Amino acid sequence: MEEEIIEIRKKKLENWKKSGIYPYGHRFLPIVEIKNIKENYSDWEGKRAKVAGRIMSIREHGKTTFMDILDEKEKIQIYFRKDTLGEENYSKIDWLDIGDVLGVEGDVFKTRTGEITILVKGFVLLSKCLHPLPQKWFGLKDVEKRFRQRYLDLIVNQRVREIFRIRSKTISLLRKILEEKGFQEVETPMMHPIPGGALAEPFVTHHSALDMDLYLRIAPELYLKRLVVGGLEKIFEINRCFRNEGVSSRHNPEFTMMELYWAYANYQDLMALTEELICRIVKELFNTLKITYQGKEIDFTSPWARITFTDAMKKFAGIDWRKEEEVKKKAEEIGEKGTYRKMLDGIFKKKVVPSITQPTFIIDYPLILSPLAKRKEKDLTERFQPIIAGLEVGNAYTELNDPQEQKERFLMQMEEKKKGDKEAHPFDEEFILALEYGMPPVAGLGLGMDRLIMILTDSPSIREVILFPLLKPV
RNA sequence: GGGACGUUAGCUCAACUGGUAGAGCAACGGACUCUUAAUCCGUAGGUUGGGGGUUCAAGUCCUCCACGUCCCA
Repeated sequence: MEEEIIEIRKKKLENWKKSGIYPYGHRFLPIVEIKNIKENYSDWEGKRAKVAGRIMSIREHGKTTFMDILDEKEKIQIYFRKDTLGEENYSKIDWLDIGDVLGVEGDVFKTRTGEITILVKGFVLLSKCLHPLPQKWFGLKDVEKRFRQRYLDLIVNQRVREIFRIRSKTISLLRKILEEKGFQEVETPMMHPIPGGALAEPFVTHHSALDMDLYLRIAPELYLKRLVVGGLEKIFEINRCFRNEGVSSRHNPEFTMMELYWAYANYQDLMALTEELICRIVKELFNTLKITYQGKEIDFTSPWARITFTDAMKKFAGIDWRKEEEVKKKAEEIGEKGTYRKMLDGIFKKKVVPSITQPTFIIDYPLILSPLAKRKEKDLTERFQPIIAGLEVGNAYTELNDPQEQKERFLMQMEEKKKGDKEAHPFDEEFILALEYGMPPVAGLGLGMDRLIMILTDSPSIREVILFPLLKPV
């Protein structure tokens, strides 16, 4: 039983203390990365190396012992000999367990079988592990445990470390490229008195001292546009947004979004930019533009396909979205209820988006779905969404900068709200005020970082790319 | 919110139509000075997610609950 194992390990902990060694160590620097030793063996052969990591396996062999220790990136074998360490030191190996964090100093060599190994000259316990570790051979598969105790997942499943390295690199590359193009990173409020910038239900919170309700932001859009009014021409923000919707393999209530605004540009410019950003990231990460997602090849090579919303609805849902009877009929067929806006949105998300695998821009969305986008024709806007592998990875448009028209659009949304659409966009007086001061023509892009990273890491669920996805407490 | 499926040793998994809960690894004791899924000998490990019920007998059937996965609204 686990409790018995813990008791035994605690006893070993006591043994360390009794022998005068505190089993939770302190500074152990400088150390060398195990990867460095492995990759540059010829430089290290016969030399003294100091490394630290977690014990992943122990193989006792009479008066010698082999262990594997794992640092952030790599594993290395270490070799204890009774004759090199002496009776007393060697006997302390008995108080080590799989899972302990160990500091080691010794000489680098290769075993008969060619394994790069450190012959231990001295070792120090840096932290005791009191619980049995999941078996490395089988890994940890229990999804619930993996997410609740993500540290175990990270210790045992090296692929998980890799996924989050790719996540980190993706965001840092994006930041680097945007900065290189002259975009400035800004931060805008996460707590909004009026939740705007997207069509979604917000989380509500409360400020005690001011006794006011606030909403966790569903998008930074309206604040970023205020900055454009203020004269900032190329800005971006990478941060969390929150939407009060169900969780699924594509939705987590908090997720990371990149939004950028580029003054004097339009949505055509943004399509080119989106393509460039994503292609450069893919190329930089994998040195190719073709990757596999869930068994399907995704080819990012430019130019990406473009299809209008109208054509896409015709092609994949078989309807003319302007004909209310057709929309109603289709909505009923797929079980989508609610207002006209809601039905349109539902049909698009269920029939069109999942049908598209290769990187594609869907362009020119209905006005009713896009309350903040500039009008293209009477009922269409200059808007596009990049769709990849059946996932909406972003949203972009030429921004509506006419305060009078924005006001009318908000009023349209109010009508939707009255009809029971919880996701309708609220009226934001202060945003209108900002527009009245004159917002330069500007185009804005939002990229869902989690979904993009799902595709880049071949992850079937958004939870695989978020370190601590939301789970109900047990 | 609804449906289907899942939850068995620390981990990964078995256990036929209800009939003594098992294996591998991990752990513990012993042997072994180049092993690497080390090997060999031996030992221990369980309120089968939780509550209630049916039955001579429940991991297995019924019911409620919790959590998760997938699908749907």
